[in-house]
Order: sequence, then structure tokens, then C-alpha cells
Amino acid sequence: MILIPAREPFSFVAAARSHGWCRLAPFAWDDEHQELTRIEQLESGPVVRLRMAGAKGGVAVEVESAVEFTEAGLAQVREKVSWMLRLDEDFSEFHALCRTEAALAQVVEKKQGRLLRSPTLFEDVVKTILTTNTTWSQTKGMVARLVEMLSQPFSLDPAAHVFPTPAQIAPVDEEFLTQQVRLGYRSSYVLELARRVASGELDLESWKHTDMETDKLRRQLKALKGVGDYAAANLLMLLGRYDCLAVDSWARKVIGQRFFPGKERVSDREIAAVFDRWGKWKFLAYWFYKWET
DNA sequence: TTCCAGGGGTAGA
DNA sequence: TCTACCCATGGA
Repeated sequence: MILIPAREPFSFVAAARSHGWCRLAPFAWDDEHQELTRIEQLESGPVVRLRMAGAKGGVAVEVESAVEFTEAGLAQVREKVSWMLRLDEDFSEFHALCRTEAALAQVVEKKQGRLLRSPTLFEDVVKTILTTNTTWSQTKGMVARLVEMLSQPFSLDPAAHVFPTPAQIAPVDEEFLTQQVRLGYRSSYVLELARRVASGELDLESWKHTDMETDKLRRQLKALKGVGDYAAANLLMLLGRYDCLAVDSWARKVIGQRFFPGKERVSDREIAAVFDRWGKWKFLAYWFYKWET
């Protein structure tokens, strides 16, 4: 068991359950034990299961493994968990703003702000593409099949698999992704992305720590096939940049009802403008906004 | 059968 | 920059 410290204020449960990602393979959320698990391959080789739970001052992580893993492996676990749960991120400015808005008062109390993400940007781009123009239950199915069919299992629990790497997806036929994994027209997007990353042409992971201006990064994300305005904003959120709103059917519905009652046509521009005053915290203000009051 | 879901690409204006 | 149209999948 290792303890990874988090910047205060921190709530493990608030971070882990912040959005649907904790329900997408190879993540799993255990309601009874308030535990987040994830199958992960360490760069040194072994496939392990990480069991993450809240602990005083941070996150307690248990690493299940069939083989011994090295000190370097342990360092990777710390780095991955820290990235996934944003343990070092500073939300003090956002929390100060939340104190000025009744619909966001609970954010401070519940220590919200952190949104769960995958260890790699590749995984988050694929998952984001698989949320577009479909239902949540179909997204879960697509991700589950992708994980189960294309990657190696965890030896202590063969039903559990890691998320496939670009190199594992790249050689697959598009027809397989369409017919078996049932990604629909998203197949070509996922395949092109995997091939570009696997070949080294596209270095997605470097975008995790770039100081590139947000608008330029947004244009780069949108240049990926399958990534439009919604997906780009969602990915910027995952990268820790909250100044774009991901306008999807849910946002149109709740923002439309609350701020444009009775108006028949509300443009995406108008929807996004509602949260303009939140500046760099726009996405979080929208995400944690208490709609039912 | 038809509609639509946490949209995106493309063509054409 | 905006709009119309097409794109697959499966549940309601």
C-alpha cells in the first residue's frame, strides 16, 4: 500500500466520481467500498490492478500484481495516479469564485473541482470520440469491447484488460472495429488516430504538458478527425484548461431551460456565452452548477 | 416505423 | 461563419 499526497482541499470520492469516466473500462467504481480500480500496464512490463481509495492527506493505492515490480514501476504508479486524479492541481481561485454564486456554493463544501482523466491523452481522445452522437450506454459498450478485444488481460483476473495502446489498435482492420467492436462511423477516426500516434507522426502525449496557448491547442485538437467543438472543449477540460464550454445536448437543454426560458432557438454561441463571466473556470462552473434549485 | 442520443465532416453559401 | 445534409448504432 502506498500513500500519494494531494494538495488540499481534496476529496477522493468527489474526484473519482466527478464524471462518467470512472464507469468506463479499464476504470471501475465500487460504490460499496468507495474504491476506484484500474487495470494498467507499467512501462517496465507488468500488467497490474490499481485499487485507489481515499486516505488522510491523499490517496491510498494498492497495487495488485502477479510479478514483482521495480522501484521505477512504483514511481510510474505515483505519476499515473497523480495525473488521473489531478492531485497537484490548484483550485483555490475557482473555489473563491464559487463562494460568490449560490448555485456553486456546494463546490467548496464538497471539495469539488477535480475531474477524473485517463493516464494517457490517447485514451481520453478515443473515449471522447466514442461519446459523440451516441448514448452513454452505447459509449460504455464500445469502450468495453475495445478494451476486451484488443489488449492483454490482467493475469490475476483474465476478464479485466488494460486500455489498448495505439500500437495495438493500429494494425487492426477498420471492418473489425466497425463490425465487431461496433464503433460505427467512429472506426475510421479511432484507427487514423491510433496509426498516426503509433507511427510517431503525432505526439499526443506532449500536449499534456505544453505551454501552448489554449486557442492554438484547441485548433490542434479540432484538426484530429472526429474531434469537433464539443470534443475539443471536453479534451481541453481533461488537459486542465477550463475556458471553453463543451456544448452538447445536455448543456443545450439545461442552460436553455434556465437562461432562455420560452426561447425556441438558442445558438451554441449563446449557450456558451452564459458562462463567459467565469473566464478560465467556465467549464467547471458549468459542470458543477446546481441546476435543480 | 420513426426518432434521437452528452456530434462531426463536408459542401456550399 | 453559418446551414443543410449525411453519417453508424441501438433503444424507446
